[in-house]
Amino acid sequence: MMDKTFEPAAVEARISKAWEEADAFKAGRGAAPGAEPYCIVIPPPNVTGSLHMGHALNNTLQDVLCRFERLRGKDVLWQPGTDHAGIATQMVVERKLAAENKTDRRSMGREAFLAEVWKWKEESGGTIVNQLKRLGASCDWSRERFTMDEGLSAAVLKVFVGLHKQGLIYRAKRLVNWDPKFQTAISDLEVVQVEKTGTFKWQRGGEEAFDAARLEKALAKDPNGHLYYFDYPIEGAAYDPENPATYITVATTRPETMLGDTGVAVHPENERLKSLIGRNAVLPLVGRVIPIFGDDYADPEKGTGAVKITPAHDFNDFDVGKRNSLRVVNILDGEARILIQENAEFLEGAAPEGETLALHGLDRFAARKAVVGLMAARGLLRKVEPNTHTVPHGDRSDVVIEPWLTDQWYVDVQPLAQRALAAVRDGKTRITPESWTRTYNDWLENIEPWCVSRQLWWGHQIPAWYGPDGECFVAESEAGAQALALAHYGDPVELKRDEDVLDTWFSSALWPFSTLGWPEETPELKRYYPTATLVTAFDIIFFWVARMMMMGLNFMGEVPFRDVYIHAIVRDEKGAKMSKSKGNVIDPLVLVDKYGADALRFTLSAMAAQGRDIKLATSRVEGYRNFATKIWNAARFAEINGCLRAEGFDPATARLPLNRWILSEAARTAEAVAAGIESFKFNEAADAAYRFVWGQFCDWYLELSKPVLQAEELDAAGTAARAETQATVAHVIDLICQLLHPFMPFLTEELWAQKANAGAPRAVPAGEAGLVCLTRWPELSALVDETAEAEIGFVVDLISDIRSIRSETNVPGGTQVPLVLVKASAATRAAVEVWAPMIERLARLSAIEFAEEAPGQSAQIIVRGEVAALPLAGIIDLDAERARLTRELGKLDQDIAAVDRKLGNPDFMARAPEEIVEENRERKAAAEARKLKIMEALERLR
RNA sequence: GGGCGCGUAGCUCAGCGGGAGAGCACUACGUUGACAUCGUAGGGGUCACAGGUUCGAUCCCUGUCGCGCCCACCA
Repeated sequence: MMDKTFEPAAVEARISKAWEEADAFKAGRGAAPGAEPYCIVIPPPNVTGSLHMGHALNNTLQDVLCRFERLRGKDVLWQPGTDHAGIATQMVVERKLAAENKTDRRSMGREAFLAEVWKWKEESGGTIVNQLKRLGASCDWSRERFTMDEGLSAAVLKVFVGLHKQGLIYRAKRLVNWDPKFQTAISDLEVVQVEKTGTFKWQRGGEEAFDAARLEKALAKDPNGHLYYFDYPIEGAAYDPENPATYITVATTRPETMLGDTGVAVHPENERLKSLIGRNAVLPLVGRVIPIFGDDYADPEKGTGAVKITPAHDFNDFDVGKRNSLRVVNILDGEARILIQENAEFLEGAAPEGETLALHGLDRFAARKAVVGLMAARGLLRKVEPNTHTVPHGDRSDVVIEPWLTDQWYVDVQPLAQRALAAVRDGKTRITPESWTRTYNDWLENIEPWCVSRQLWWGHQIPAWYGPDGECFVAESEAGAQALALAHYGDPVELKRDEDVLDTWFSSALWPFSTLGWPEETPELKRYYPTATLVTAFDIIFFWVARMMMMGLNFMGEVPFRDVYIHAIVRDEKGAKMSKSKGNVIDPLVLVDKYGADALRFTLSAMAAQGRDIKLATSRVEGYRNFATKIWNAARFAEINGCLRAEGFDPATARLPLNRWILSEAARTAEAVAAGIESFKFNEAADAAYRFVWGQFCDWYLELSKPVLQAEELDAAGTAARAETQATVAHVIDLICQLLHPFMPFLTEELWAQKANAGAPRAVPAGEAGLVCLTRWPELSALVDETAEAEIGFVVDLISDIRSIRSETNVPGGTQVPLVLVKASAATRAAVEVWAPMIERLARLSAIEFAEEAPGQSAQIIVRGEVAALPLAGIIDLDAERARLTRELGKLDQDIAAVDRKLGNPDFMARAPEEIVEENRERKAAAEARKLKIMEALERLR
């Protein structure tokens, strides 16, 4: 006897174990020889992370695809693994060390720190994998990989050296996005722009004097968001604020960078200022003499028309400085503190005042305040105004990024990008929804060199070694580098390895082939590359998708995947992106515990419409938990009513229209589910399955089958009908297990197991483990039967209409009334006689009779052209009934008039497609026929 | 400054050139019945607004308003 409800917690654990013991998800498991390969590589979650809603959605959709394709007989490999997540993981471990009052990373040293990280990885690395298993992810867990495992590290070395040999990887001294908190370079993609607006406003010569305390208060809220105007005196002229020939005014949002100014740019055509070109300014506070020069960069319309140039601390200024041969004066250390004393390049040619030298060691924001104060004290601060502008922040650190001059490794991605663009343009990889193609193209078309070195310890150390003179040797091993060095120097020398590690996304970019064994030529690599589908969220199209395309094409000579499906992002209730740093993550495991993994999976699938973000409503999860219960109880019903699989039962030979009908609907549903999944319309697939199971199978089929299944006495025909119905119920429940399996793997697997011995053995593939996940997707198209659909359709409509009229006329639910069919056609009469027990039961009728005239005082309904009367003398209000019919008549008249307008419109008749015209004709005919019947019914009530 | 998306029932969302849909919520009735995690019936929407294209527009085009996101070096 089955339990009364489906208990996900107990079942999920048991089923997971069964899958594991059966090796159910091993690559190619159960696939016929020669089966088409189907591979998905998982977007590797952070190894020390835990499952969030985005993972739940992402992996549910992948699992739906994998389970579906497995059912369809493909050779499926869902390749799992985790990412070492350089910055994120190093950050977590550093924080952990601090919390435990252990020595920090730097005093601990690289080796000891890495040991700590590995320890942490071993401790917490299994969490996310176990959570994925709880979700039901059918990965081939025996093939789990990690971006820093031996094989993948070998792939990273090989790719780095390969790109270097291609001349696509190089070391250069440039401005980079420097994160002062983590003290590492980061790539453009890891910088997020944050809009800032200040509040402080002041003008020289205005009503009040400059109040440093008030500015300080404003900056305490946010140091950003102001524009400051400074006067720089012209060399050799006595500064006079009333005389524009004695100074040049510049505007800046970053006052402290003035310490590094090495020029002032003016547009060559600037009528107001061009006379100053060729003169020099004396940089206040510093005493550096800097040229005023002409450059197009200075827009006469912006700011003051003159731009202070700080080549060492601004990307634009760096370029301007380069083409105008300006000095590059760095004024910040790695933690973004002011660096003045013992700073030779700063002091050279400058005569800084003592107060300026005292800025040394100040944090950049403290220095900003101090510089403004000093400038104000000297009467050189002209104006401060609130200014809305974007400020770059580190996506992990959330601190303001500094452009900083350092040596870093870059990948020249431009040639690779061209191939990645071409592959999508030529359809070798399709992006769904297609609109993301534009985003992909725009980025690749404007791609900048990728800064791949990081001043971190956790990651793949860069395979580059330096000789005593700084000469660099890139090789996969130190021995290799030694060999190169020997060839270069002629003598053995001591080499020192580059201390930096690679951007995490460098190894992620290799994921589709590195996990399959590359650079070894493994059978898996040969069989599963290119992979079939990549399922991911749009926020990593650049970080990951585009880079996999580039690396795959470069090293495999072939795209990494045929399809990219971009799904929505699950947002928090305010519509904000969920992120660990914001702490607004909803834990999907909580929902799994409460409602079951199947309910969560079904919810996410049903909400995964293309092109829209998901704001999760838990009421939906609850609703689909109820759906699971509903299915469970349908299976209990089958058990109670002896619905066992029959030996040799062939659904194609079922005789009863009721059975033929549900099989027909099942066939249409299988088609709809398959079509939905194939086109990545997961919501349509889930919807089709839902409507079939609840709306057709439970609501109608099981209800209509009760008279047959539960009759007290049966003749020979009745016995045969019951046997066929029992067999059909059992068969359809098996089908439901298969159709729903991709979405609700636990429930369907459990039901499949519970029903294993319910009657004759199933026709499952030989030698299988008795698991529904290893069966074959049913081929049902031959079962579509429009005749049965029409017949049952009539019965369903009749019952529905009787129920409506009973309800509308307030017939008490318990009251049984007779039904009279008026002038029924012979066919209807025959059908109704067959269906009488079911109609009587579901519509609560005492009897069904046939007559040539409707009895007096009856409510009358028209069902598919047939007139049915409910004699309700004494029960119904005849006036109300007349009013009801009159209302319906009015509505029909409106409909007819609307259709008439169309049919009477020559343009419509001439231009609308024939089938639409025909449809309208039929609609009019049907409405007029119905109108006639209603009028007759009204006549009878007179 | 560019680009993308969204405004449909009280809420969360489907649909998207030919008569407005789902789940939840709501109202009424119903429980020795597979299921109250249920059943039956019902109420509820000028499909943001304004133009245009079309025989026909919630759906296509343009614009406006509102919301969100992505990209960008604006002093």
